[in-house]
Amino acid sequence: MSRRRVSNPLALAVLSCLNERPMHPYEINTTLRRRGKEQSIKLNYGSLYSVVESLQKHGLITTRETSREGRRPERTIYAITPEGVEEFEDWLGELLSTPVREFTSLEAGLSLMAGLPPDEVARLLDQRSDKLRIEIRALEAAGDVAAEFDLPEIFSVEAHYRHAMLTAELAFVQQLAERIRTAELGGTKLWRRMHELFAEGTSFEQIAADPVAYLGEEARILQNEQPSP
Amino acid sequence: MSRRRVSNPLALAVLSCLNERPMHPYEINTTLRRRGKEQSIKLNYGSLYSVVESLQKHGLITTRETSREGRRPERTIYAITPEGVEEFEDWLGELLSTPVREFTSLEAGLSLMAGLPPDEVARLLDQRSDKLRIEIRALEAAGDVAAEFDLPEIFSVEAHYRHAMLTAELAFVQQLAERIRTAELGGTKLWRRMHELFAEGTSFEQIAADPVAYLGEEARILQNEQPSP
DNA sequence: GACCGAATACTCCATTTCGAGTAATCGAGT
DNA sequence: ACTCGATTACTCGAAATGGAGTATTCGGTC
Repeated sequence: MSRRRVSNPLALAVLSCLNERPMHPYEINTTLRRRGKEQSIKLNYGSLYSVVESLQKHGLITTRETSREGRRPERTIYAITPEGVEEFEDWLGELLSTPVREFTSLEAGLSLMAGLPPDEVARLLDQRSDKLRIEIRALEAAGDVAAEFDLPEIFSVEAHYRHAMLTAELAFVQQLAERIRTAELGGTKLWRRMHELFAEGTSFEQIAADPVAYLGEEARILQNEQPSP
Repeated sequence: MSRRRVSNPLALAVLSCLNERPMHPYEINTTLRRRGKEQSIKLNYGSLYSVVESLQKHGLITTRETSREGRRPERTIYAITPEGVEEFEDWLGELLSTPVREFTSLEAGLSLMAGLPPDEVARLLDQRSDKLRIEIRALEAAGDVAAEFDLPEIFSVEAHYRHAMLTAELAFVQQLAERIRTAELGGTKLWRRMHELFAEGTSFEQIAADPVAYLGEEARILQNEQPSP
């Protein structure tokens, strides 16, 4: 069980809205989208309604009134409770103050990249760099538009953060591709030789049985598997 | 429906192992852990077994043999199929070449940070900086150990990537805290005044009804809600 | 040789998540 | 007056996730 009674970040966004004033779930949805928060917090209907229900079950919000207009579906308006306010402040404080291990897709890819030959990885990383540059430019353009509307920076810190992260990723990816191509990255020769052997039809198991014979002195470390770093 | 028949990154890790040689699920588990991949790819039993089953159902792996030793649970050994190899290469290529929107907890926190008063946010960000520095040092220490064992860099690129990202995050967070304190961050005065009013008991709804009266000229933008940036 | 903790190898199932589907209403044009 | 796409407001169930629980065996030690 997670530390929070409701652990989906969307629940925090819900509390944040209800901290302003009572709303019904669909209004929370439109409010968050209007403010562009769905870029930073995963928001889909299924989760929204189940998260609201769960918040209510745990006493962090209460139903204020239910109304219906014509034959449209019933609308239930929710309000935040004092416990909800406390949870909101505590949770938001935790998000800001405490880094958590996140599993990103690039990290997964990098951790398995030895499964593809070095030249191909370098080429793929170049492609990524191109796409990253496009994304970065798009973010900058959006920032310029916001500035023109005199929208204070505080309403888009998330975007600035994303910009910083994308820029750092681009720098890393570019440098990595370069270091693979120049074999400056430790182990690249081993890696290249390995895929040359695969291309010739040698199996992984054959190589693993006697790495030094196939790959040279550098492969001594593979003898009894890498220790966990 | 997602583009991949099996979309959990753990499935890619499973394919990566079986690409070396046939294994049973628990052996995949220990192999990945021994190599420290569980730091980069979420790995728990429930997911492992259901992912393996799903991969088999889709023809990406096949059962090679089932054996049992004594009265221990049965072990089913799986092998990768040609379609599995293709999926592995294609998927890994996509992970490396194509950035995807990720929802990080800091980004969620930043997007809602206006819900806490500026001084507190600055303090929380300082706390985060301290913890980030500790994590960064731990990563560097692990890297030194790996270097001492002559473990080539290629086996821990993920860690280098994480290091780069943490460093960038630290720089951003430090700078943001500073810019909040100096009110250099656009909108900080508005934000501060807002929480002063809350502390005095003014409600959000009162302020929202006539922001300029409460917050001054700078609040004109709030009149009919921010456009999505 | 009996005992204990660690490792082996899963199983099970309560939650959670996701997004397609539904159904009514509004508003802008023809 | 009508039609057609957008918006409003949610429902539903299949699939994924997470992690506690189970049952056996091994390796050391008192």
